[in-house]
Amino acid sequence: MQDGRNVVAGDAVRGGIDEEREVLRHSTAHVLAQAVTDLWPGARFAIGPPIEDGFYYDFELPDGERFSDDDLPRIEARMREIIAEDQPFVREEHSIEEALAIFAAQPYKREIIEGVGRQAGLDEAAGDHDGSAIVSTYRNSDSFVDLCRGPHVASTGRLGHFRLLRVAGAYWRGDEHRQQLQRIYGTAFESSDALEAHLQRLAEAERRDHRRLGAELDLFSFPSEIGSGLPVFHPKGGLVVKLMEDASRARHEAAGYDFVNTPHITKSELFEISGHLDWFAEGMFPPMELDEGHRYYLKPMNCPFHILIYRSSQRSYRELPLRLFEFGTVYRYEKSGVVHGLTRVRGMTQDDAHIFCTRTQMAAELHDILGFVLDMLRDYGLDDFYVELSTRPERKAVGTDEEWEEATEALRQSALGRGLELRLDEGGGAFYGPKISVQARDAIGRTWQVSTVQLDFQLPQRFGLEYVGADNSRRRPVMIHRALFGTVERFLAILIEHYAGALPTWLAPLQVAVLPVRDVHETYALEVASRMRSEGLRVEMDPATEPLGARIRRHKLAKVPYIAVVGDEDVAGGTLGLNRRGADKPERGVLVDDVVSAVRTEVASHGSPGASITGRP
RNA sequence: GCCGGUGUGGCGCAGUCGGUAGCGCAGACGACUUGUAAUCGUCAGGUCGUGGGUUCGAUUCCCACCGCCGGCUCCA
Repeated sequence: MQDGRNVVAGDAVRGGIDEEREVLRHSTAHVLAQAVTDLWPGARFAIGPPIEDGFYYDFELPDGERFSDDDLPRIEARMREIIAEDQPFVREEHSIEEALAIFAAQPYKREIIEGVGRQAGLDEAAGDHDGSAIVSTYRNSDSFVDLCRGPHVASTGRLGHFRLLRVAGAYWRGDEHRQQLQRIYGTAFESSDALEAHLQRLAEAERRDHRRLGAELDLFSFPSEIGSGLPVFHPKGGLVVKLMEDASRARHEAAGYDFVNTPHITKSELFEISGHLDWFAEGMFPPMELDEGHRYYLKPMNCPFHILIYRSSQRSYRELPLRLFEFGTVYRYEKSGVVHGLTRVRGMTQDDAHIFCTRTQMAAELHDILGFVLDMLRDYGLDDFYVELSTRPERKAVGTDEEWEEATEALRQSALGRGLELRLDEGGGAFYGPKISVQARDAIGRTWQVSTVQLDFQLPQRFGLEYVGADNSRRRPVMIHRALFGTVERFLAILIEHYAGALPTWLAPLQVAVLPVRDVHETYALEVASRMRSEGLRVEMDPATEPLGARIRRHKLAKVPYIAVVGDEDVAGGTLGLNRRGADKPERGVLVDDVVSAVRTEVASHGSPGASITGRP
């Protein structure tokens, strides 16, 4: 798989209310700029657009001064004064020359104005403009005017339900070689209720943060002695990973994949042939010098290894499609500032497969892969998807037009054939082939890029892959890269956030905790636990060394699906008291067998503790 | 990599305007024997991220590096 990870995408749904919000957010951004220029005379301001959940504005303070988070309350206070003054947003129009004069002290604004002027010149040359370039400004006081296309609210008094959130660095025009500005992020809504609701959503996302839950649930950690972006999985996290991998292997076996294994390091030669050293070198760890100057690299991708397995013998069309699967651990040198929890790491394990097939098999294979992907994602409670189709990049691309057309069409048909919403990512493909990526929405509506399926025209050619066709001629196979989890690490992070740490029963490290009320019940508790264990449940007995309430609390915090309590009544009746995760009240007098069958049912269906076992309230 | 912030016992935090540190949880031990979200007590645990520098003296000030957090860039 070329790449299985990506950043969180926002929800892109837009409606009428969003247009209103854009206007008020944009207007609030103007007020922010005004407040900053009031507090730091001479501050330069760059751009301040509305964004998904709010707005930002980029600044450069005079004399190299910098904002810190502590400045936000002051700025907010000044913004509230401006809002209280109810200043009108007055639109004015100016020629390019006038505008350049107005913004004489604002180099970023001048650059934008000059850009508008240049574009107008081009349009004129193209004949679709009269050449009289005009820019608009919005003035809301004698001292503050901003270059802006608009529209804006009528006056600052219409604003007010906003919050400044953080200060961050940002490059001018997004170019890392240019001036780095400081960006202030904020959010704004039409009512305090809507603002509060949004702040609640932010708090909810924070509550679900896998880095925090991972530590609380004792799943994994990032020892600094090992290095940035290099996680270790603790016994509980390791168990969850094992369960995921077991389930994945079972599915792959059923779907006709072959299992392979490849090393973590290789001589440079392999990545010279594959081309990775030409176009991926900066994403790779530097080489180790061994054996008289041979350079060995940690692998950033598995594909070249799988290709060598393909090439290890002469292939017949009868062997195709050949599907080679591996949990392949790869290492990538991510820049220090981008490492993030389990979603952006430097060492990761991909559920990676490479499928070699004929061109005529390609469409059917893609169709099957997509079905395979969706089935697997549904195993993990992800059932709301859309698919992004990334097409040929404009600049460089290998492969013929016909190949691109055929492959892109095959990808499109595979998505449509599954009834999936398709979004086009024009020119977003890799130079070596188009791809589709499956985006899944989680429990709180965020979308994550998970699986990717990618056609590759380059590697079969570079490695000279062939198979012998029915007519005894040598042909080049088509190669499909695909990862379903993407990476195990990242997928686990998504699951933790999706389930807010309350993993479904089949993935829960501990499924049942058995708690004797007093130590005299311990023998019976052990019997219950051992009975459950013999039925394949993951169960532990927690002895009565502390009060029952304390033990219950500990297991509730650990999000254990079932907490069984056994006391006098249960010893007498061969039952237990059951505290199901998510239920407000415990059930008494439950039969052990009923718990066993409930857990087994949930494991089979990949569910979580559901309705009452006994049917009683 | 860049900008800003941050780093105090396993975890969450306090503190020292420069005179080598405290709390809660967790841990160990003891008592308590508990019917559904924290029983009580005792004890132990930190060269205050690392390395330099300033100083009579640095955890506190300065510099560099490392880690982490928020962004930018990147994410083939």
